[in-house]
Amino acid sequence: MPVKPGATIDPRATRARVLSSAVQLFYERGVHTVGVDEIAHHAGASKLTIYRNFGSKEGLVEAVLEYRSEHIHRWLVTRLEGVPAGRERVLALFDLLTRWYARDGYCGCAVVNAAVETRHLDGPVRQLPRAHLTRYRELLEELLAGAGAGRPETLARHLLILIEGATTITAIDGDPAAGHDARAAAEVLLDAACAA
Amino acid sequence: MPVKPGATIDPRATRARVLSSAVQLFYERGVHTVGVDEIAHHAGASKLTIYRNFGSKEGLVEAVLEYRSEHIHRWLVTRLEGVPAGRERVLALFDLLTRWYARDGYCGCAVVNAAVETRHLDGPVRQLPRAHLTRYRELLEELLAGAGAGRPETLARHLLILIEGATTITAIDGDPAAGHDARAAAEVLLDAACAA
DNA sequence: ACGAGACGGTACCGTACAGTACCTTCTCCT
DNA sequence: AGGAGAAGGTACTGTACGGTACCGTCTCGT
Repeated sequence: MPVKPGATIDPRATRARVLSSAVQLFYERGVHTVGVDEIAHHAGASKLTIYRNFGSKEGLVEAVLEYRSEHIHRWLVTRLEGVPAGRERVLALFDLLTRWYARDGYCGCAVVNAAVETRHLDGPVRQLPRAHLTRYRELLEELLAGAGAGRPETLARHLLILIEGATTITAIDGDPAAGHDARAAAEVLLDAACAA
Repeated sequence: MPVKPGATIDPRATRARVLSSAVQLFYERGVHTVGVDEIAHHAGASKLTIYRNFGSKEGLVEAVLEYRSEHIHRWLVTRLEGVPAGRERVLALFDLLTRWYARDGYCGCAVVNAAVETRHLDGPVRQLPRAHLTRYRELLEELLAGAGAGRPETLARHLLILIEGATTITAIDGDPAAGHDARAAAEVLLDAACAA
């Protein structure tokens, strides 16, 4: 059964299937411990299809990071739209993160993990995480400007440190308490920035 | 030349040489991308010596993590002894970290990196990083109790989040600014805890 | 209806890895 | 003096990986 008997051929769907499998497997077990064969098998695709679509394993990793970074950002923005702008919206971000930490199978941020797993300094696998952090900081800055905090770009950097710290710590000790801690610390920083 | 011509045989020195090479190579390039052969060659040892001393590659990784965790902890304690106890000593910790971030070849905390690289949930490669964080938190708690901060165990968790966040962010974007940011945020949290 | 393109399956290549076996040489301790 | 132990060198096994080649089959546009 070469092509998959009853389904219409759709290059974009095939690509998406491979990408989705790669996202899941890379996240669960790491970029270096998952082989292309396994991704192909998991996606019900052939290796050749992967190489036709992504060029190389590194190309696939790159696509996964792009996808995840975009997905996370859109997820946050969408969810925060339902919360009144201001201080409340900033704290809602931390609540979202805390809920994420409690999800089954949580093991950190895929983008950051991939950066840590790949020491190689050049290449998109290192540049994309940098861009990811930058975009994250810009989102925080917007939220903080909406909350009327003083020096929003400084506070944004501080809050991002809290976020990444809680993300990493929760991934290591498995206890989502760090989410609540990060939120509490963020409140203190917010209070100080609004009082000044 | 089987044993190394002019040197006295010292099992502990050989073990230390292997361990030192493993520490360096694992840190530079990651646990999964460095092979046992390369470590043996770098240490001027044979693979068999490695397996005699550490049992397996995982055993070597475990020994490396233990060594690094211990080393980091002792380094911090020793350096902080020279600083007067209290608020100043807490902030001195952040100064030490900032200096560490600026060091050439810095790419995060070896213990945390290994935990991130190894998703496998059981095994010492995951337990040791957990213990590492716990010990870190206890150290912070001591420092904070010495500074007369209210709720030192809560504040210790908050400061650890800042530390790990700055450690990760610096490893990704290469800019040691996160160290200064973490220190500034810690000051705010300290002020709030001492005022309360 | 027919060719082009997308696709899966299988097999393959070269390399690299973790781990083991065997032998030789050196240094200690008794 | 001589054995025990520590060590390095070489070679090996089995496996797994990234990547490629080839073939047969399916669907779609024209």
